[in-house]
Amino acid sequence: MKTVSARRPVENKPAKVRRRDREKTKAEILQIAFEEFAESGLLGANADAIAAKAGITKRLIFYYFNSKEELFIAVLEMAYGKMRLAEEDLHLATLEPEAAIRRLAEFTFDFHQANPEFVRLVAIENIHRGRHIQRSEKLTQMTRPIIGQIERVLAKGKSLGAIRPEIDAHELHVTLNALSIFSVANRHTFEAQFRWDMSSPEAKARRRREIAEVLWRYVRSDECSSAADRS
Amino acid sequence: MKTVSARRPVENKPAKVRRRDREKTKAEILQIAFEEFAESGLLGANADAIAAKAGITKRLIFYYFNSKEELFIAVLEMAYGKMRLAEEDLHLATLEPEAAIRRLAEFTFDFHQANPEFVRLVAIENIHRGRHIQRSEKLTQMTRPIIGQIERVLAKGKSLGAIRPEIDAHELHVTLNALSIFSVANRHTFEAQFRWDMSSPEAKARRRREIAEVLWRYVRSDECSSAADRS
DNA sequence: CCCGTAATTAACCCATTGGATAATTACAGC
DNA sequence: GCTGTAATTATCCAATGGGTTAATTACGGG
Repeated sequence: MKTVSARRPVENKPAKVRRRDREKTKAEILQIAFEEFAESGLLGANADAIAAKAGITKRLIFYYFNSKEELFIAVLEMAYGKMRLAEEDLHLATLEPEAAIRRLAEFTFDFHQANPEFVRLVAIENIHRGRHIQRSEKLTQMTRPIIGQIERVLAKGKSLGAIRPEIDAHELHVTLNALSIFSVANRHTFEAQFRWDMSSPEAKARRRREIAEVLWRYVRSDECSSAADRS
Repeated sequence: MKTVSARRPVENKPAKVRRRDREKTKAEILQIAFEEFAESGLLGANADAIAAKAGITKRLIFYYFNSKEELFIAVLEMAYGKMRLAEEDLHLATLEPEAAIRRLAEFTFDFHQANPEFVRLVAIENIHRGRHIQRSEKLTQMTRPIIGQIERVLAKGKSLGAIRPEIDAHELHVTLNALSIFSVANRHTFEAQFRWDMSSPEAKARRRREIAEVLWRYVRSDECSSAADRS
């Protein structure tokens, strides 16, 4: 006895269903949502727009992800997951201390430059006080192994006397991320204030060198070590 | 002959008007709007809420500032203006190079820590790709004299041989701001990822020292200069 | 071939919210 | 005191946009 009144869709077009693949559909929604959230923020992103760009119905978004916020969390999880994957390709163990530190700096810088949407997403999540990242079990449990890599580099460098013993892996990681993320995240207000280009290839290259330099000079031990040739 | 129909407000309460001070009212709106925008972003901030908190009618907001976006621009102008004022209190000229650099670092750090709403506002404006700061004549013309101060410190330091000649004032400023802003702006995602406190007085004090250290080691000349006593 | 279930669609709902219209009130200058 | 004007209020409007209801369609297993 559910009965009767049920709304009838228009009866002319049978509306062919495009495909029938749960995982693929979810992945597509996630990708488009990632772009939308990174572009417009949590509030600015529009479910209708996401649906349109993904070529599906809005209802489908809520079918797979129950709400906008849960979709946002899923997007965060995906984005952070990708970063972690990238970090695994960093093999710092084999390098000498200075080379390892510079490589770490350049890798981080390159990653942020190549993934400005990711940086934007992180900024947006911070505007929301990290409320979603906290709610995500995946993300709170996903301890980032990058710290382990840094610790190993530091340990080696310290034992060789090339790196100051008081350097802390966490502090180093914060320092590097601050320098690297800033070039992407605060580009616009900085460029507006100083009419100073941060986006051209030359400016980026210079900044890249500068960050590696800052980092190395920060960690190296005081005994006037090799400044290496930075052409 | 506009005539007749005009909507009549309810006729029981004469609705006493609170005050009649253009500048004061505008200033109050600006202050509340600053808080709201910093808290909730451009889209999240609510005109009704601003009006309620300011104890006025929403219409008044649009009377003084024509639209939400213009209000946001006015808020940005005010916020940046305050920062510039604060920067003027920095007297670096009298200090020796190392002291000047450390003082600059600590001042910047303290300012951002003391004004997280400002940092949030800047982050929000960057999410909007600096579109408002660009539109504001006040802000695009407001060249920040802080660069001048930094240049003078560097010049003095270079002539004394204490600071490397290749250090650039702009790059230094970017570096310092990156380090300083990050501690406020990206606090939440970082804390969530590493379960690592960045908010306690101890953590802040440590970070403050660290940043000064990074900056000084970055600019000082290579001849193993005094590491000074950082107790 | 049939049928249950899961994927997908169409259409609707309604709270929120920038912004607008127009009345009202205070206040300064004559 | 009168009056023009600026400050302020009450009320309304239309669009936007999350989220929902229910119909429809594909598809795999018996």
